[in-house]
Amino acid sequence: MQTEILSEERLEEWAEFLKALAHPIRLKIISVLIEGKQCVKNLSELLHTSQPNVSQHLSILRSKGILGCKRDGSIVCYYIKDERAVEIYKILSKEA
Amino acid sequence: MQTEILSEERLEEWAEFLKALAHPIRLKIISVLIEGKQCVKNLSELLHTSQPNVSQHLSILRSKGILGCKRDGSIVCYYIKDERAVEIYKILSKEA
DNA sequence: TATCCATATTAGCATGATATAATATAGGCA
DNA sequence: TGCCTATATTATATCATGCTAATATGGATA
Repeated sequence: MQTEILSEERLEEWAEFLKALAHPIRLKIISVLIEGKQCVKNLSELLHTSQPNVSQHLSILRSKGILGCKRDGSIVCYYIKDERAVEIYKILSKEA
Repeated sequence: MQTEILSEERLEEWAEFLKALAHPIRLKIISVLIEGKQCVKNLSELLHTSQPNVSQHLSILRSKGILGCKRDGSIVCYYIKDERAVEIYKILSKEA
């Protein structure tokens, strides 16, 4: 018998990870970033959402390690850091 | 150019699906049911959680089509209906 | 320094999710 | 029918989440 391979902390962590992805805007951010890195302003336009709102969602994804970002002058580019996000996105988009 | 393959409804649906999975207890339910179907009482014991609480979580998963159930006398057995849940669970458990 | 553009942060409010406790339904059996 | 076990539902209190509006930070350039 496996002595708790499935620890409570592990489950919590996975739930947090999924919760971070479980929002329409954040899923769309993933779908955009799969195509390549983007700055906040572009994301804001592509998502038809206000800049502060996008920043908040980006912050949530970044805090979970799903996204990374790199400052270039006054522009900040976001990219996907955790490939599990891509895998999950592909599972979702697979079926029709 | 793809004319909105990524519709808003689609994103909403995916988010709802992930949200249903994004809870430690519900993830553990998935992990148990991957091994085979189980009745509510067993799940309640395996998860160290009250019966009403388990029923509520099962209800959430069932309402999203992730689980199915079959009544046999007074016992109700739950099983995984949407294989995407298994795929996602495996992605999560893959690393370390 | 003053100003502009890009991004981040905060407060406030409205809404949604969660656990517990209590109660209801429903099947099996004496 | 009456009782027991298994499961579901409801109400409530609490806590988390999401959006908007306002404000702050920070780099670039004149």
